[in-house]
Amino acid sequence: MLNSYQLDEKLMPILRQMEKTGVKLDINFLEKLAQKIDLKLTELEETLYGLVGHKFNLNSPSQLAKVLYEELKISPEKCGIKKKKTHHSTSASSLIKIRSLHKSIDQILIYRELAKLKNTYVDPLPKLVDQTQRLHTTYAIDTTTGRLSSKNPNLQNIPASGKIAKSDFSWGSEIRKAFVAAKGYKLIVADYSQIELRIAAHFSTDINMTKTFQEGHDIHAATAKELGVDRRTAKVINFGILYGMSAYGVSETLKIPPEEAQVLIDRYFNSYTGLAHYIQNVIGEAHENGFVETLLNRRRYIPEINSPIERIRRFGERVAINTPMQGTAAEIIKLAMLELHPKLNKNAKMIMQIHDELVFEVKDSEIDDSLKKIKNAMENVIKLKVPVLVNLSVGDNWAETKEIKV
DNA sequence: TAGACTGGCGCC
DNA sequence: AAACGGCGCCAGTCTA
Repeated sequence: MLNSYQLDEKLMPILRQMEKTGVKLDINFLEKLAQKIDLKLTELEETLYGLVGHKFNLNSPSQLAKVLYEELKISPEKCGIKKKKTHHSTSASSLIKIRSLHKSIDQILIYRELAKLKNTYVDPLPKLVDQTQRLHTTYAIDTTTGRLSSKNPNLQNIPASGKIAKSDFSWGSEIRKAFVAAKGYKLIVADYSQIELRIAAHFSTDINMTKTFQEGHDIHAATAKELGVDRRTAKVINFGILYGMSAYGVSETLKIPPEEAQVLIDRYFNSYTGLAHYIQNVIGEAHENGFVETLLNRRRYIPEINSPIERIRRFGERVAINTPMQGTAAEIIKLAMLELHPKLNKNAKMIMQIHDELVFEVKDSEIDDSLKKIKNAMENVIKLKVPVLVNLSVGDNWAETKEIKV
């Protein structure tokens, strides 16, 4: 059986091919979007200078901190806002805590969101296309877990949905509309469903979690029922588990007291005892061996795990929990890419990988055929103790695809 | 003026 | 004392 490093070797030519093919970008669309965002930003700037009483650099966290925490006399201590090295935090999660204390806060959140989109995506991306309007990233496999990374440009952090900040419009998802299929082609998006939690079930053989997946139920809904909470809360805990999150982390994310968060975590591990044992086991082995491994034996050394400094040691433990699952998920999709690539042709090309998702550009006449091939390869490339499921959708651009049952 | 650092934030 | 794993990119700020 192939090990993780051999897998990477075989993947290289496929990645180079994906880079070379690239993805078509609708420049006109982005230019129009840029104009709309500009108008909005100018409007927000004027509103904000008015509300605060003077001009300042809205893009400077330190200047904003001075305005909020000194001039406007908002007390960061009372509001539970953490201190950074140079000043108190003005991060979105901090600003949300003081939302009700001044009219400017919501406007700042919207300003930040729009400035981010414009500076990171809308303005730079069109400058990077070739003569055929296609964008070419560079993939690397030099991460600590075995995931790919993407740079120049990074195609793995293109906005996917709207945001929480109460703006009147979901600007974020607009960006993906600019990622289009060539004429006569469509994009197929294929993403693994809950792959890391399925891997958790596989590694831990947890009876409860395994049963949920085998019966084809929604894991977050099942967890919600188990804990007596709503689905959103259950989802946070399920994800938190994969990252080794503490009661503090859960409480911050859910905005509930740490004591309540601890109760939820206790209840969680009482429901998923197999998972609890697995996690204890991985941490134990990491302490003993100084490393953890993925399904295909990618090894990550974790010197932090035996640190005398608790903070460092805890970090090592979170890494020990997360790396096997994140790394195994990366291996599964890489295996699928390897399996799939020879089955494709010039009318059906794999063009992007976003960790648990593959995007293909496929000629209209070959969509049905490709859908079957893709689903089959991705779902059957590995046999776990729980089913591996892939969702497929098709569309003219990356934002507007329609789910297809195959 | 270039590079490093900081705070912040987009994605999975 | 910090508190959620893995990335890359941005503007502002500091420093050589």
